[in-house]
Amino acid sequence: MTVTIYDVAREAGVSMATVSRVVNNNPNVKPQTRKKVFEAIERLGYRPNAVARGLASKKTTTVGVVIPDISNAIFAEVARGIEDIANMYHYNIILCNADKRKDKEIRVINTLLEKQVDGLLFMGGAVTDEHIQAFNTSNVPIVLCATTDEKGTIPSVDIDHEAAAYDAVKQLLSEGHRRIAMISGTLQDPANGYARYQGYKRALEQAGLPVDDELVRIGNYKYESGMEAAQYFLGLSERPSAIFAANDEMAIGAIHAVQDAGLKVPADISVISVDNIRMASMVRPQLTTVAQPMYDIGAVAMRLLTKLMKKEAVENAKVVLPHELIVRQSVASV
Amino acid sequence: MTVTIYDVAREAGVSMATVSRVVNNNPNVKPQTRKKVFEAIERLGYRPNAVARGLASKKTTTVGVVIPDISNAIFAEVARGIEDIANMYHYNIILCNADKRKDKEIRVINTLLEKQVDGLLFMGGAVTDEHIQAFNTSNVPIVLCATTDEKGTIPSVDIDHEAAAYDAVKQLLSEGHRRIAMISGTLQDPANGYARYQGYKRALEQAGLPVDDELVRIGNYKYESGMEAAQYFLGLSERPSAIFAANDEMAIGAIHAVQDAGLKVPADISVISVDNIRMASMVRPQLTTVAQPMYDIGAVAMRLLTKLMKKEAVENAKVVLPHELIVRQSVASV
DNA sequence: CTGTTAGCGCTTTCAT
DNA sequence: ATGAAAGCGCTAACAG
Repeated sequence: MTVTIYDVAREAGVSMATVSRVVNNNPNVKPQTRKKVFEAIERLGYRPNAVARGLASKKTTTVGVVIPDISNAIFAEVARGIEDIANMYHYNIILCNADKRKDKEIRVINTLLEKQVDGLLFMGGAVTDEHIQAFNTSNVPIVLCATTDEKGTIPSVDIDHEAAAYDAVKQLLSEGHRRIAMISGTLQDPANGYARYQGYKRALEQAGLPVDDELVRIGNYKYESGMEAAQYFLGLSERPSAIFAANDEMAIGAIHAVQDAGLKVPADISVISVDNIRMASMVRPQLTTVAQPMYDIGAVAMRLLTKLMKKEAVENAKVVLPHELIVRQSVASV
Repeated sequence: MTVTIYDVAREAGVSMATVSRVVNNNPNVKPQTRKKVFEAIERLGYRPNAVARGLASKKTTTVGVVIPDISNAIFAEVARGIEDIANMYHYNIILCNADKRKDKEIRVINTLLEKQVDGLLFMGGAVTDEHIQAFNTSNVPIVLCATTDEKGTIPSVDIDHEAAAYDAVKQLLSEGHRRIAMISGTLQDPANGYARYQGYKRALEQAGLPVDDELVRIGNYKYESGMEAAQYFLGLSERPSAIFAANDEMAIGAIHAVQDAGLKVPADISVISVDNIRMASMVRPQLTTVAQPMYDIGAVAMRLLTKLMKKEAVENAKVVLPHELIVRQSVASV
């Protein structure tokens, strides 16, 4: 039925070892023999069995990627970065969606490990003790991607979310805003949601402004929750002059809520956020935001993982990539 | 180093076969024995090796999914549908991005086949003879997802793109529009781009309207190309009263180009398209579009594939799912 | 440069 | 209900 390396060997009149060498580009094969083998492969339509190879060599040239939410633009872009570098180093990728659910994340990590991936990339989301425990049962390298663990024990590539948020709010401040609301993500995630909130707080405090609970709403990073939060702010007796959203999608929701209420962005209310997804420049007004180098995060993380897999020395296993303010049209001075 | 089924067997004082039975939920094991084995597994931290299992059983419980572009909202949503059903049937997914490039698609198909996936889902894009040839070398089932082959020999799940486009243009017609432009995708893809163009043509012809080459621009499905096309239409001596875009993203680009030119949608120009990505309701005005059931396409395709993999009989291997006009605010009557 | 020979860790008859 | 043993298709010493 299926043609194996043994069939090829017979057809070419050589041993399996030689066929294996040819298939794996081992230079120790006479060109003529190589040719014979290739012809046999062609004739028989031989396709190497990666499973058998994996078992024999204890390497699968495959890395597992757990992605919290495949339909999230951020992660999709990070994944592109991962992909490109993986290709470059001849690794295949198993992308596993985890639905932003911790139990599924853990399950997926275990499945990936069972499949004997040579390394693991864990994207986004909070890294709990349970995660760390799952990671520890593995003897392949792991790098966190667009997230970090608090303990700082696991290699990771991320931006400084606190500083990114700080810079966004700072921009609002420098345009003269004093009453600045925030649409935050969950505060339960120290690496991301909480850090961005901390950045907001620090900027306000540093400017000598009070942190008013009334001006902070918790969203879920989705468009709709951005709208809701903005509607709430609009209903306040003394409404804010600017809104800082923890991510672009909520910011866009906020913009539309403001517009739907008959007000103008940025004339009446300024909006700024963090991420710089493609959509940020696909809305009117175009969104001013602090860009996160998503592609690079993926690329650098994958590069780091290749080093770890090859047991090369790495200087710095906690990479923090720079962020950058992108000024567009959603912020005006007051 | 790594603990194997043999270690567990020794620890539990049974044979490998028994451990294998326990791990695979084979009922032919005395409860007491089962318990002993589970304890040994726990104590040793045994994790089954899926590669070895795959080699021995010739099944990997893994299906390969080739996705043309992971950062495309449509495919991401289809992937969700695939994922959910795959989970339900205990299959794992290897998602492989193919960058919308044919050579990479072929390469990825081969890699997946080498990895001994139990089935293959091919998403989007044109299905050429080369694809079919690659498929034919495989002895696992394949289903096309959000695309079809012209020959109709490969199982597939898709919508009727021609009819969807027809319905969109028909809607414009029914609102009194007579000068209707189209922003098309590539005409090289018979399953999608060309089909949508054909739908546009049929609607016009049926209404007794000429198909004016001046009113058709080819884009690449991206926002920017939608903008460019719209700008071109705006520059025409006799500009169209409505634009039909082959997908939402180009439609949104068109809306913004119109707005940036100081005109209003839909007051001055109506815009309609096909897809209904999330963003369609995240723009102002919200986009009127013909919805494609993306999640369902993925789910149905995966379900079909499970049947094929289990060699169950399938009545209909060419599934066409219904589309639906979603009226929002981007079309006005003239 | 090429062949021989052990496994890799597991499933799966076939006995018992 | 359990065990023994033969592979699955390939790689990797080792020998020559």
